[in-house]
Amino acid sequence: MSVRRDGAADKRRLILDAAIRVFARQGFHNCRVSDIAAEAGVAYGLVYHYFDSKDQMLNELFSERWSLLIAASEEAQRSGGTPREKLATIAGFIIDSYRRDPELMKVIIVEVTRAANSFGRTHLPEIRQAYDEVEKIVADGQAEGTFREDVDAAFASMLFYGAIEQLLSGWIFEIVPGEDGDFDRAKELLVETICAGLAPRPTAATA
Amino acid sequence: MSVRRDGAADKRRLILDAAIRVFARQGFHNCRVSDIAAEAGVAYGLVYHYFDSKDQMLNELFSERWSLLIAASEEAQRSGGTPREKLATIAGFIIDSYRRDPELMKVIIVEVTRAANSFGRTHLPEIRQAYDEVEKIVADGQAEGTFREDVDAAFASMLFYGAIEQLLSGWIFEIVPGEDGDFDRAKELLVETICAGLAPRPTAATA
Amino acid sequence: MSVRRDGAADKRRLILDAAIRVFARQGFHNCRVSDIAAEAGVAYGLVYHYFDSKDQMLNELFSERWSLLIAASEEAQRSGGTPREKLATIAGFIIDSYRRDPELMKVIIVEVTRAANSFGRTHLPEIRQAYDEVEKIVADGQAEGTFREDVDAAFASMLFYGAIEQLLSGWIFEIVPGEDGDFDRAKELLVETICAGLAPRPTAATA
Amino acid sequence: MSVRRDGAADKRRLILDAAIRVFARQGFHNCRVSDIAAEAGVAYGLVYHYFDSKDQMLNELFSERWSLLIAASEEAQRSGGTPREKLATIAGFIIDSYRRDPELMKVIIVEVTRAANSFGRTHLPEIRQAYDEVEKIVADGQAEGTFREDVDAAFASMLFYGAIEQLLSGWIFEIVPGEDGDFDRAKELLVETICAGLAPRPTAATA
DNA sequence: CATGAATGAGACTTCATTCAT
DNA sequence: TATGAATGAAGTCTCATTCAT
Repeated sequence: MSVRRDGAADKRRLILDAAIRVFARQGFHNCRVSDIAAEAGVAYGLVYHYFDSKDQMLNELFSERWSLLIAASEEAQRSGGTPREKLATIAGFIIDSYRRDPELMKVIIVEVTRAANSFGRTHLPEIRQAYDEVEKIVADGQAEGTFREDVDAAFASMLFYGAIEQLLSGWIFEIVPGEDGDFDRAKELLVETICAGLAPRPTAATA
Repeated sequence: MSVRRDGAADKRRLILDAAIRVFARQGFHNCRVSDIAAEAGVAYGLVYHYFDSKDQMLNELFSERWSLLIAASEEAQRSGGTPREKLATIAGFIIDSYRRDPELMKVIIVEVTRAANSFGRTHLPEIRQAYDEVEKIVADGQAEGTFREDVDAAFASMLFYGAIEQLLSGWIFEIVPGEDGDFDRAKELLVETICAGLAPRPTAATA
Repeated sequence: MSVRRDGAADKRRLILDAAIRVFARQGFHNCRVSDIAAEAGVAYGLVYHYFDSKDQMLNELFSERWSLLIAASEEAQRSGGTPREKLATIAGFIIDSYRRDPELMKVIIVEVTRAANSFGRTHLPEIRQAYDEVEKIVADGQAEGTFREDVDAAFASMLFYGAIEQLLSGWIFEIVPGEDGDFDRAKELLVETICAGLAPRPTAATA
Repeated sequence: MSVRRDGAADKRRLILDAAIRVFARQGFHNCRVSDIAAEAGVAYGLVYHYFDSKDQMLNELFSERWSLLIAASEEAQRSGGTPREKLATIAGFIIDSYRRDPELMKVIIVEVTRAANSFGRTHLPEIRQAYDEVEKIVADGQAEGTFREDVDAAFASMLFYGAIEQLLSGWIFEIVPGEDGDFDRAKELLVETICAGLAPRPTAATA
């Protein structure tokens, strides 16, 4: 009874994957459930056999992926690396997620993370959790003298996520080029710039 | 925009201001035209006397304000200041806008700037224009040696806007504190951090 | 009805009994076939192995029981008792049915007998048959002088069934108390009252 | 603003009256809102301009009429008449309601009063109130010696309403004849029969 | 200018029934 | 027999927009 045959499991995934494509292409609010069914090549009602609502599908897509980000963030935090390495791990995870599955990341960013009025509100706790991990990393960096102390760690976390999301948005909507494959370079630049921005002021040091 | 008798202009403005409050409170997609009419204290149909559609109201609210940002950006660019001063002017303009009219800025950011799938797409040219101004400032800074050259100027522009929007989002949704009045300090920190991040590498300089 | 192996017959009965409980609890229109399957502890599709439709289940539940009522009514009619004894037999049969299986009787009354627009229409012939038996009893009583003649026998039948159904409804929905066990007393009172109401007018007799 | 122009008031009534006809003809659960709109000759959406839901329409239809019944019952109770006169007033009110507007009464009885699982439950308090008035009348009659005391007044109330509803159902579904115009006679017979049934036992008196 | 009644397309969701295994 | 995935028709309600007054 509880053993799912492969076919069934596949269908659920099939629908979820179709939802990613449709949400990415048309936007959550601009697509109908029937679009998803059509994209998946299944009957309308089957979508509701596997999911309670259109909302639930997005919720699941988001949480599924976002939990990985949180896990990766926590692992980075636990690792013995430098703050910069930790930030690089997180940025790397996000950018890699985009590289592997740009449509899913588009959906996550556009429909959830940056949709503060709708799904962003629903998932605020999870989103905040990710921010908090970065905040902790920055705070640790401040404690050990790697980062300047006059920048609030929470503020720094906003900077980090703001920058990374904007960058991805730029790629997604082709405002900024970067499909080539220089994802790694972008990650490096991002981390480098943020860390440089957070570094203790050399002038202050000389003064 | 066009010349009208005061009475008429007032009503129009009245409705537009009501729309700001309603969009900010409920979100664009979560409010009805009747909510706006009720908020403005006018009859349902009058909204359609002054505006073609619900969309048009948001479009107008956005463009009205965004054009000021672009103008301010252009003026900053034309000014003889340092790149950092120019960026400070732009950041200052945005943060001041939020200080004076947080509801309007919430609407602009949440419903347009970060709604890449809907209104963000419509206003992409205007949005891009603002990004371009920052890009130019950064490029100028690079040309004159103030900023490091290995960071693409367009990339830097993303960083700048991403950070500032995320910061405002943090304030709007109370993810990050900062209502007190330390807006100016926030602006300073933001500009400082970004500019420090973009500064030529001191290590490289000494090497 | 038809001869089956025990195992099969059991499953069928199992489902039918589950249907009684579910129909009684949630109402026919407010339950899904899956609720019945779950209540019976069988797979969804098995219900359709034994029954053609959801409707058929209710039809069967009704007819199964109602035919007994008709049989009892006919037998009462054939018996050599007084009209009052005959009515008492019928009332007793109905009230006993409720005593033994209140859920089934609830379903029969609420979903069929009093659902004149839906199943009541379908089963009108059977329902009418039961009414007719009472009508005949009353007519006989009138012929022999036990009952007054100015009350139409069909009218009296309505009174009888209306009263008894309302009484049961009162019990079912706890509008009127009477779970204790005074079912027999209730039956007596009902029959007594109806018969007294149908008795030839004493005043008329003396006048 | 609050002054309703006649046209508007009429439209609302128009829809409500159409709902009566459609509910009566097809049954509440068997009709669509669009059927009502079509019957009223108005656009689909207008129904929702005046009513919150399909349910609300039935609720309103029921309460509108039922409150009159309760008022009439209370007035009867307050009047100085005999218990029998009081019951006659109530029975008369109900039968007159049917005579004047059989469709509405059909809806009220079939879809509310006898739909114990759905709307009957919702309106149970109102329905009970009507039963209570009859119960009081019977209790008064018992106190003054007009009615026998061994029949519970609540039980008698069930009898009364059960009989009257069944009678109307009989007319509605043409199980029993009675369109002719002998409504008054039916009322008389009903009251006479019930009161005779409730009268103190003459046999007991003589015995 | 002002009002709010009127329109109707559209989307989600439900669930009885069928079917492949 | 038994399972539960698959189908798709149907209906309620929403709400932007139009229109008559």
